[in-house]
Amino acid sequence: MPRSFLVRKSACPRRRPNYSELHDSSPEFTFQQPYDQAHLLAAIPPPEVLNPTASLPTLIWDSLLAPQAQPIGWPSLLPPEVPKAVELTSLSDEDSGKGSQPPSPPSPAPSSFSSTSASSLEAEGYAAFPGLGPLPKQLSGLAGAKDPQSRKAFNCKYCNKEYVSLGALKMHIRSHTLPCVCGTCGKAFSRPWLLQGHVRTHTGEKPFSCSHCSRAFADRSNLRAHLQTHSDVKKYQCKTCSRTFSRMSLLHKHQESGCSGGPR
DNA sequence: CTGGGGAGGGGGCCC
DNA sequence: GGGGCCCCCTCCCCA
Repeated sequence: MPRSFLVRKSACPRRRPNYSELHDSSPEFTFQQPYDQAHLLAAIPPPEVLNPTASLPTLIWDSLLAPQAQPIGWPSLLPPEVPKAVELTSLSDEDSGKGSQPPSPPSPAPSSFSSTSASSLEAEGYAAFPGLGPLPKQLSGLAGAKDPQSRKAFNCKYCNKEYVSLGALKMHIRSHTLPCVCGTCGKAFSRPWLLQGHVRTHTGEKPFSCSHCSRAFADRSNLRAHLQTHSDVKKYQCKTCSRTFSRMSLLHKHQESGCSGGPR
């Protein structure tokens, strides 16, 4: 089951934002000195600057989750001590996008969303989060909001995805507004740690080493995937032929190309 | 076609 | 309640 069960996603062609749009963005959102964490700035450009097409849905919601995809037992392959990555928490507050400050207009803090008044939420929330879609009817009227039977729903203005919590929506909106901008190439990211991972592509830093071979990776997830290659029994198994794969995508490919059915 | 690396996104958990 | 971190997943590309 996808971890994103909280969100109803619409079918979209691609997930990636249109980074090319960034090149046209105002210089005030770019930074000149890369590699220094102090410069992993979380610029907060208006969404329309970062991604004028933000209103376009950008997700493909995979309907491909193969019912046969089934993680099998996976003894931990992680080395006893995985090298600690660069201090992910060392971004300065003003730089890291900490606080998930919404992009753009100087406006009331997001905390204003905690207001229990739907009307004030709407008024203040929209100022702080341009990506917020129209308030659901349940929240537009206090009576509806108080109705335990009515499910609160928060819709993203950009893609109309529906979230069950405001926090989830706020996090999602960052994927549209992309407040964290790489000082080297101008790419923008929704979260500071994503930017940090990206910066490693510029620096070549690979803090995650494989304990089984000499390879190192910039990303922990990629190391984890790599560790699968050292395992005889991979994590994902085809129920038809019992063949195992290191990645779900490989299992999908295997099944889509027509599993022969026989064990390998 | 398959396997694997690189890069990135999303949501949950925990502090 | 918010933010950082982690895990899982996907896509692209290449050998």
